[in-house]
Amino acid sequence: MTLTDLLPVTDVTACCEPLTRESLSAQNAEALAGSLKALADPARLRLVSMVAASEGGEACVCDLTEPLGLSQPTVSHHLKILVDAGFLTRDKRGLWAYYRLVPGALDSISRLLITI
Amino acid sequence: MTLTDLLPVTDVTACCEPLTRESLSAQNAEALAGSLKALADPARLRLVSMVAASEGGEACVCDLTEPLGLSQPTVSHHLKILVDAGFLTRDKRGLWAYYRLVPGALDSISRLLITI
DNA sequence: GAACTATATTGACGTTTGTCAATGTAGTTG
DNA sequence: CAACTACATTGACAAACGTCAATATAGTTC
Repeated sequence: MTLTDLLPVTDVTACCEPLTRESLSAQNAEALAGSLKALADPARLRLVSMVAASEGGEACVCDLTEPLGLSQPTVSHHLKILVDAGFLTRDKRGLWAYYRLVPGALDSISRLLITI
Repeated sequence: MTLTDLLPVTDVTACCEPLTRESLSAQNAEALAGSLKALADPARLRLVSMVAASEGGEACVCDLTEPLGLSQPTVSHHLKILVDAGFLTRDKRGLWAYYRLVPGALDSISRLLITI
């Protein structure tokens, strides 16, 4: 995943049957793998889950850095990957950047994995 | 993922609430990321989907190599990762190794990603 | 506008990953 | 048992990844 060729998850999942219904094309496999890669990192999974579990459904970087135990640039880096992949949105208000779950993004990935 | 610390997906998913219910612990995030990483590769996604879509629900390496366009060692390598992660089983009969989907493995990952 | 604050970007570095050629292994067939 | 077949393992290498320190950027406050 070169991070430039990340499609938002909504585009990825618009196209396809569930994974086990018919063989994935090379192209669809690439796109789906990109979305899954964005999720397939412990720090990013925790970020998604922390954002989702936050009061009001949003969190700023400052809330996330310390509990995650990673540096601020690293956290920003992971958040960018999640935004680019279409799992989170970023909303800058004043000095803070607030991140939210994109409604339905996880669900649509989930639906693709389910058997029949 | 060092491939030695891969937990089968059934162990990974036995423990946890859906991703968005409460914040993942570092340990659970590591395990779930391991499972997702096993899936987050275009070749492996296609392998899973080709195996699932095969007649009788199983396929041998020889069936998979050519349509995938990768060398036989590479295909074996990917299949091993999928077996270690608990998504496929391997059954050696005669000269051939037959791979099958583990029932429920994809579903349990899927359930973890679903919102609410 | 100067000092400050929260976040993003850049550049560097070690680690992990995906791939293949070469080789090893186990089962089959003559 | 010798030749063959299907698959696994090893070793090597380039590419991608995760991380941080340093720096840049944009907004706030005095």
